[in-house]
Amino acid sequence: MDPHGYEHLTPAEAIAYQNQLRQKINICELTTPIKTIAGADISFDKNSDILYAGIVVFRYPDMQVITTATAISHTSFPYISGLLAFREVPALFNAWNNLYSKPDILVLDGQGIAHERRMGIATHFGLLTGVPTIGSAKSRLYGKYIEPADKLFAESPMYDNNELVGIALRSKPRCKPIYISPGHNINMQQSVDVIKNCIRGYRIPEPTRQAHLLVNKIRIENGDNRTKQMGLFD
DNA sequence: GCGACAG
DNA sequence: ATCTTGTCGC
Repeated sequence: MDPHGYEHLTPAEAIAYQNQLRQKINICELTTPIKTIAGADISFDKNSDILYAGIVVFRYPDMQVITTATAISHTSFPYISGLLAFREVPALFNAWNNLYSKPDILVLDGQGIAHERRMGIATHFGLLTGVPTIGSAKSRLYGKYIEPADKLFAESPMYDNNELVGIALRSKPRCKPIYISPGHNINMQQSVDVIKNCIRGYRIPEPTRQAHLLVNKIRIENGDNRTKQMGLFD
């Protein structure tokens, strides 16, 4: 299904589609070398249906920025926990198609398989494009775990019963952990290792961190800030 | 019925 | 996610 058709789906239909897609998920060792890595993120104005998507590509593992791509899209699919992909993937896909050369792997702001149906946004985007993906979330959606030690790179497994679905990673001391899970075409261990290599002193790994800065910048540049502007007319 | 709930 | 300055803690 073309992602541009997502906005016409009902929540029930979106869930049915996730159950269809999950059968194609591939969690296994990535054997091709990683020479480039990218981060993707979305920004939007509180009371608007416009999404600002951005992708930043880096050379790996030195993390020097190579290029970026953005896209401004409209959406009508609301944010529903567990169905985030149906709201953000269309915009991210547009930004992706604006990239001249694709990265070897992509990090998304959200879950991979650490999801009730194993269909977090990173997994969804990986299945759509075929690119290996990793989910790096700032908060937990699914999976039980114990708090990792307050030490850099301390890890704690996240489970769905006996199934390992993610890793809570302390990316920075005295900060809440981040939640890592493979999206598609890569395994759990490699996902965590890659993210560790992308930590540069901040809680958020560089790919996603830079993508976040980029999308916020283009949102402001486009003046999509009705809250402030409306105040001028009161 | 109650608690949880990516961005 | 976004709205927002200063402020408590390491």
